[in-house]
Amino acid sequence: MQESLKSILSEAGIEDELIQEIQKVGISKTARSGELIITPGSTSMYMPIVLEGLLSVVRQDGDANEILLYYLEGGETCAMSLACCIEGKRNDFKVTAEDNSVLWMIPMNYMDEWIQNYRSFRKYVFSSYQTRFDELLETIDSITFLNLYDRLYKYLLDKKQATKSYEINMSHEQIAQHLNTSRVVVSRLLKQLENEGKIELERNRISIL
Amino acid sequence: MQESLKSILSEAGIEDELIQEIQKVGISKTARSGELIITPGSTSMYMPIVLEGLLSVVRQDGDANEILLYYLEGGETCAMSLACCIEGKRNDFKVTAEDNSVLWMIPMNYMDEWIQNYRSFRKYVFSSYQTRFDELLETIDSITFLNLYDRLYKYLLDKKQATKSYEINMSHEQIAQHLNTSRVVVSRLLKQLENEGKIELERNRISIL
DNA sequence: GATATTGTGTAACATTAGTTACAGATAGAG
DNA sequence: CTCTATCTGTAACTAATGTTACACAATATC
Repeated sequence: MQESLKSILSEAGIEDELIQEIQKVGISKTARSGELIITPGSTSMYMPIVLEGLLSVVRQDGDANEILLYYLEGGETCAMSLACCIEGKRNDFKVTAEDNSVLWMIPMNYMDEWIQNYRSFRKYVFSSYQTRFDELLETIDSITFLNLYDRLYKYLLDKKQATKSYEINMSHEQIAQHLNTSRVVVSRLLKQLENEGKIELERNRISIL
Repeated sequence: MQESLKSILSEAGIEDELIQEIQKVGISKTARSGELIITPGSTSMYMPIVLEGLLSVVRQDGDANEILLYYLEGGETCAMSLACCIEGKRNDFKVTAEDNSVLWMIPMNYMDEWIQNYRSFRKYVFSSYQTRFDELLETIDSITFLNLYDRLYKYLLDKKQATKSYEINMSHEQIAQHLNTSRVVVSRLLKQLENEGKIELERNRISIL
């Protein structure tokens, strides 16, 4: 675990001195697939870095409606937590483990100091921000410019990419929630995708062809 | 003009020394209402700070469809340009003057140095990022969770807020483009808003009541 | 194995949003 | 003032998405 943290940070260009500090003050956290990691309304004291697994970041309105914003894969971090914490604002999204995952939780109070002192860390944080920004824009593109059929297919392809597996183990209901639509609509469109030879459907499993 | 730059930056907590440098290396730029400031596909060499007026930041797909992401008001800056430039990526959005506006254009090559040397500037840039981030999320909320009627009404209220005027001088066609829908649909819903006593319609003008 | 729970397929219908077509109003150019 | 551009209103229709209802299949629980 310490190993994957080290290789991730050093890949990001962070010097050994800071890596050691991050190892010293952070704590590891494991999350089982499906586990809720950050709940809306909370004010997290930690910035999580994904060491292994996959997290989803989901936006909610006040009325149980949801939409997937993006995934966090190995090496990535939740820039929102950071901003949230620096400005002392409450989270208004939820983060869930999509697979069994391992995180490195860094206490927020070190952030400011490291950003100030380490150019490499600054760059890492900036770059994280930018990646998230780009992904939000892509999400907006999908919602705005695609019809639901294309959005759903893109969703499946994105998930395939994120999990590096052509098999997706989710119910139609779960997919519907990520796309903010209803189960019936998802079933209908999935069936259409199957009829067109793009996927194969089983209970709790979709195979991308 | 130098005056408003100075007061904006000093309000943002930036020290006189840096303000003077920003004044020295930047150039002022005026834009008439409706003028295109950043075109998609370009790689800007400048980060614009809005001194006066109002800019709109619009996302486009490859097919002439558009959607408004957010406005930039006095004192705000286009964090995307910054990221765009640091990472040498091309813009994939367009920025337009919504009113007659005055900008201060800072050459990108100073950015890195200032971010490194001035904590206040770092904070300014971070805070800009965060504000944009929040506004993107709000945009996603509107698109995802609101029907078009509510989205349109929110659009009008936001524009009222941004321009500090209860009169909006736009054609239905222009509004339709910002919302990625058609003129006919906008006319229909505006009429409904008028019938419900929320607005008043004239040619090229909408009054918020 | 019987029973309960969850997941999927599908039809019928409702609602929302998009499209086409056209008439008339308003403002600007000459 | 006349002609032209643009803007707005509205009807009629189409397409996309959401909703309700129900049958049946697969899995989990007892």
